[in-house]
Amino acid sequence: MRSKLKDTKEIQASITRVLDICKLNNLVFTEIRQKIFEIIIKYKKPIKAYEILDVFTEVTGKRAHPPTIYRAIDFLIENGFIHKLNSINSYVGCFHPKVHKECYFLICKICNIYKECCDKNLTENIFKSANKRDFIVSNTTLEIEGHCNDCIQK
Amino acid sequence: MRSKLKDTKEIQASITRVLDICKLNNLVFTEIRQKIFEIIIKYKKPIKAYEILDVFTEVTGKRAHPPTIYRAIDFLIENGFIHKLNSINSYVGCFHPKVHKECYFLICKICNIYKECCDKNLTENIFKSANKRDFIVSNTTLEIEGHCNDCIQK
DNA sequence: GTTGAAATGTTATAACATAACACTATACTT
DNA sequence: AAGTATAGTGTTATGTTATAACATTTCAAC
Repeated sequence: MRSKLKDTKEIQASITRVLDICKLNNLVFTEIRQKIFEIIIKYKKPIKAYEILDVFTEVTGKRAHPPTIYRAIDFLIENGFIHKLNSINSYVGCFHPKVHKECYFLICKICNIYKECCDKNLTENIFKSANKRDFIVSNTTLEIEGHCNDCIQK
Repeated sequence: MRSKLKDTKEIQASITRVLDICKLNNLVFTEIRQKIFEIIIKYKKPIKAYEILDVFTEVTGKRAHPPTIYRAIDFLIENGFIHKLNSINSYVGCFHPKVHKECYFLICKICNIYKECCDKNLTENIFKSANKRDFIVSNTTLEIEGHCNDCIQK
């Protein structure tokens, strides 16, 4: 199970960044929250809540219950550290928290890898299109399923 | 419960249109599928699967089980007659099946009313943005939560 | 009329998520 | 330092959403 967790400089940077944001904003980044954030961000793919539960139980040795996971998830989403992909009931770490409010996701149907993307232009278009219809946007979900380049090649 | 179902010319037109599409394409639009389609499209708001189940049981007098509903939902989504709103696990009728593949949704957090929108420009942008990243789009989910004009006024 | 495929009926259970309440830790007050 | 309020966690139970698996029916095509 542990092998499913990757650990790169980028990931370490993300963790550091989140720690900083928490300090700066007086957010309580408890051990549980940190552990769960790490599991999500180190996982190679979008991870499901009960998968987090299993990994958490495994790496900490403590048997965890669903509310433990979901509470941490709530905290992490609220503060922009992770995202939920509604179309596949899974969670992914955010690689640029606080830089933007909105990003979108490419989800490969074959390999399940995802990419988190920012396209300022696109986001602006979405807002404009909604505003034209007298609608005030509070949050958006843009999830794109399809095939990534690697899987097309094969 | 029945009072939650509206019936307008627009809805009747939708039903007729779907019937035509089915005839044209040799799709079997059984009574169950038709009834469930009607429930979804006549409902004033996005409807949940188990709400469909209740309404179906009520209006037909037959006790239905979840698979009955989900099978019909699958059929209706496959053929573009309804959409699933992943962010709220609910279903809505499609008012322009076969006209487009992609549309997006405005969902009001206060009144739960939704609007199905087409913005060719926006759709194109999404495709372009994904293609730029070497990604072949098969389907997209764009759901925008916020406040509709009526609810802002209040 | 037989056959085969699609649709439906039925039971059970899987997968995803939260309510409710008890307990603990922390940090803030006086 | 004791009191107390708040946020966080532990735990049990249950609510909600969706599907697996297999039996039965329907109906068109041969």
